Amino acid sequence: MDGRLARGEETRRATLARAVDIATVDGLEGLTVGRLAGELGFSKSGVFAHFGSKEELQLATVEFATQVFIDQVVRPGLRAPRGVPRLMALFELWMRFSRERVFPGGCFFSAVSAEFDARDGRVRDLVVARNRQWAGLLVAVAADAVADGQLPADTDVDQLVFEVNALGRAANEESLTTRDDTPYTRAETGVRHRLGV
Amino acid sequence: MDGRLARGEETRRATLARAVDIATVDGLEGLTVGRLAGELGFSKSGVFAHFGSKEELQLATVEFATQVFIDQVVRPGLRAPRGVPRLMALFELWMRFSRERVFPGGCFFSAVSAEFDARDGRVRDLVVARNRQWAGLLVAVAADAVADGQLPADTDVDQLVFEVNALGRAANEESLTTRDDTPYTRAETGVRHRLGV
DNA sequence: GAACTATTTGACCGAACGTTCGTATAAAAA
DNA sequence: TTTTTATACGAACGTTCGGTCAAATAGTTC
Repeated sequence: MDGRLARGEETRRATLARAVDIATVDGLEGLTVGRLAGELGFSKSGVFAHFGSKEELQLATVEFATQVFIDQVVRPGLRAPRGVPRLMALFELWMRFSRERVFPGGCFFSAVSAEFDARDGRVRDLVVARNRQWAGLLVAVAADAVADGQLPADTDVDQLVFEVNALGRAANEESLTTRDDTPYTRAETGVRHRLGV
Repeated sequence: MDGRLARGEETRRATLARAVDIATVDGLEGLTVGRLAGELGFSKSGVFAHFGSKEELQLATVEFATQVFIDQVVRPGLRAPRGVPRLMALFELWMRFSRERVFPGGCFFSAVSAEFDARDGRVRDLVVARNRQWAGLLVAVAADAVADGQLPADTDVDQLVFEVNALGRAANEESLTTRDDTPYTRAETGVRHRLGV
């Protein structure tokens, strides 16, 4: 075990990186094996062999996006002081993640959960679970803020997190339709107002 | 010209009604001519002939959904007294429209704008235009509320409408993932808080 | 260098895709 | 009644879909 990736693992990683990019723009259904292979310069069967089925490719893509989100948003956000500062850090890192177009279609989970919201199956279940994890994290951080007296004792943290999430998602989506940055300003204004900072 | 629809217009209407249902669940790309024909008991070419291309079918589907939205949300909402009551009526009718699953996948425009947000083309342009019209309507109604002194004179109506829209969309999307009604309660709580009612 | 395993390829499958075409049928117009 | 027009059909087009498989290529181990 040296530091380098095994040969197959390397192409798998490159494949998923491209898959995430495609999925944020054209959805996890618009993500096709043939297109993926074409853009990567691989053969269709070569790409396919790494996953075994389209559904497994979709699931792996979701998990890959999850890791990127954890690396770029969750982990650095958790380094901020607990309570309101941590909540604000998580929100701002999320918005930066969307605004800087780490993925060309903005936030992966906004795009994909809207796509699979009304369906059934393993992909939907995974996306819903990841969304729940994110909301759960925000609720825990908000609860800390209440416990520490940074937010009023009667704060409804579920309501607060619902609103924070709503503003963040709306900023992501509206920035894609309007093609400018003002929605991010609006979302931050709304969240700051809600947190009293 | 008697009251009845021409024969072709009738099937066109039935086709679009089904198309909207499909699109809210599987998107405007998941909407295929073959599937549409199968579910309606028509031939593929018979359905296709009404639209001439897939893109035209998608555009017609968006316009059909627009009409339903106008009939069920906009028109009755505008009958409420101007200002805050009208804004609240529009919001609540929108939420009822989503909650009662007039379309099986909830709000058509939430689903479809998320799908086409990051793309190019005529369908995206039309969806964006319809979203703008809706936001513009809300802004005008909110401006009335400010002018009538129902909202503070320094109210940022664009900010207000951004937040109302964010909460409404989040309620629609989250009710689809959680599969219960509590998101609608949260959205209404948030909006009422913002409007001071 | 041989043997073995991991990786990638290219040729192929049946099904579904959007689309075109010629034709049948039924209502409306002449 | 004849002619025209609107409407729907069935068969087929080329393409792409997800998926399979044996053969070739590369890397590693002996």
